[in-house]
Parts: sequence; structure tokens; C-alpha cells
Amino acid sequence: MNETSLTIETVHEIRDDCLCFASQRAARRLARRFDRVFSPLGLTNGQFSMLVPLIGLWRPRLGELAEFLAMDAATMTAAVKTLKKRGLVALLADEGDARARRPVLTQAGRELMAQAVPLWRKEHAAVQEAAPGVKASTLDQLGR
Amino acid sequence: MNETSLTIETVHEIRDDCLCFASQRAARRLARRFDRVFSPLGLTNGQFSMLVPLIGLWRPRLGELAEFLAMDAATMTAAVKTLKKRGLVALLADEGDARARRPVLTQAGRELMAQAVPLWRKEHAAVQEAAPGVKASTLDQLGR
DNA sequence: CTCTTATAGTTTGATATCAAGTTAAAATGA
DNA sequence: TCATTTTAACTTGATATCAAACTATAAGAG
Repeated sequence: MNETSLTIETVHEIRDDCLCFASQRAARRLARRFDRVFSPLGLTNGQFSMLVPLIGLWRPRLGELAEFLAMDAATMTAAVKTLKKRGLVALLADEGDARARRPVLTQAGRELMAQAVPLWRKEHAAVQEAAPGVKASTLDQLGR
Repeated sequence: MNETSLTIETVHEIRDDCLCFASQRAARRLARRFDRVFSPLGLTNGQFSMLVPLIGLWRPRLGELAEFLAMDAATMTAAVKTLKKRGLVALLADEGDARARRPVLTQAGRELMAQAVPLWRKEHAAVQEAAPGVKASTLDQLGR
């Protein structure tokens, strides 16, 4: 194979420019931070993000929620099992489609989220302040 | 607890502004894309990113490499085991510190990376073109 | 030199991630 | 209607992720 592709310049180019690499690093750092913030509640950042959209009136099927989170359906199946076991969500049968199921917040889930939101607000302010140039809406374009 | 935190406005604020949520989604999308691109080589995006810095002259200890990747030392232990089993890296004893180990690319690893780099270049160009406003250097500030 | 503390890496356990294949139900078409 | 295709969710297997506890070695204090 073409060995000219394995130069120091190539290494530096990938290291400095790769959006996948940069996004994985940022995602790991932020996941760790928010996991620690939510840990007194026994929540992970991912569980928090999965529960937030269920606070309002939206009643997605599991697949719709997975798509919103840009995650695989198989991941959703596993994740919702954990939340159900902890009593934070319940799964409603869909009217009209016996295959589909719709997760909803339980009362316990709602109360836990009421505690989690202020923790999110504080930590997010700190993160945003340290990276003033970065907007969530910009990240949403990434990888599409 | 203060139920006023669980308004529709709160849901929308977190959905639209949360940098953690946005980075996890972007990271999942990009991981999926590059995993598929590298799959003919039996490589994941994470394995690729772990091998790239070993192409050049840098000879990090496992912990230094983990820090560069913003990942936990325990994750590094597991990841390097897979790469070693596949014969892509070898682990050298450190001179002067019997605890430390330094991963190096094997010849097979080097040849595989020579094949992977052109695949990366093509996919990355497509990703960058679809998100012209996003720079890796900006993402590097996120979560620090 | 020895005791204490700090550091490098590993192990374990729980959750997260996705590809590939499976099951059951819905939609389509003949 | 009945057969085919598509869709929603689940299962399985492999890797990824980190906290916490652990082992072995190194560094520092006295």
C-alpha cells in the first residue's frame, strides 16, 4: 500500500482537524462531568437526556425517541429497560399499533427530574462559560 | 421540590441549548459514520483514533495516551487489550518505571493504518463540507 | 533505610453502543 | 382474502465507558 499516507503531517492533520476525534473527546469530557453532577441522584447524563423530552406533552414511540437522541433502536431498548426497572418510566401500549410502545415519566421520574434540572442548569452555565464560542445548534449540524 | 422547574420552557431550553446532549448526539452520529467507513478493515472509529497518534515518533505511556484521548485509564486498558489481541499494537516496558507500559504500532498495525487513512480523508471531507462552520479546534474547548 | 504516600495500570461491575439477526404486527398488492 | 414486504421492537455478541477497589512500583519524609 501507499506508505506516503503515513507521514507526520498526516498524523498532525488528523489530530488537529478530525471532527470525529474531537467530538468523541468532547463527548467523553462532558459525559463525565454531567455523570458526576447527577450521581447523587443515581442518574447518568444519558438517562437525563432521555427523560427530558418526556417531561412535556410529547408521547413518542421508542423508535421516535431513539431517533431524536440519534441513537440506535437497540440502545433504546436496553436503556429503557434500566429506567423501567428503576421505576422512572412506564411503557404504554400504542393505540392502533400493537408493535409500538410509548415511554412516559412516572411520578417518581418526574420528581427526580425536578431535582436534576437545577443541577443541570448550574453545570451547564459553567460549561458554556468556559466555551463561549460553542453553540448546541452548531453541533446539531455535525455528522448529518 | 420546586415543581416550577419542570415547565415546557425548561424542556425546550435543555433540548435547544444543552451542550452535553448536543455533543452526545453528534458523537454518536459521527461514530456510526466512521465505524461504517472503517468496517471493511475491521476497525472502529475509536480504534483508529487510538492508533493515529502512534504513527509518528511519540511513545506515550498508556496513561498519557488515555489523557490525550480524554478517556479513562480503565477504558484504555480494555481498548489496548483488543488491539494487542489483533496484533495491531505491542506493549513495550518502560525504561526506568516498571509500572508503565508504552504501546507501539506493529508492522501489521502500520499497514492497516495506511489503508485506513485514505478512507478517513474521504469521509472527513464529506463531514466537513456538510458542517462548514464547525472546527475541531473549537470542539477541543468543550468540557474542559 | 524504612514508613508513608502517590502513581501506573488492572479488575470488576454496571451501563452504553451498534451490527446483525429475530419476532410479531402492519401495510401493500395480487 | 392471502402472500409478500415493510416496520417496531427485541435479542445477541462484541466493544466502549467510567467509578471504585485493587496491586505493584515509585517517590518522599523522617
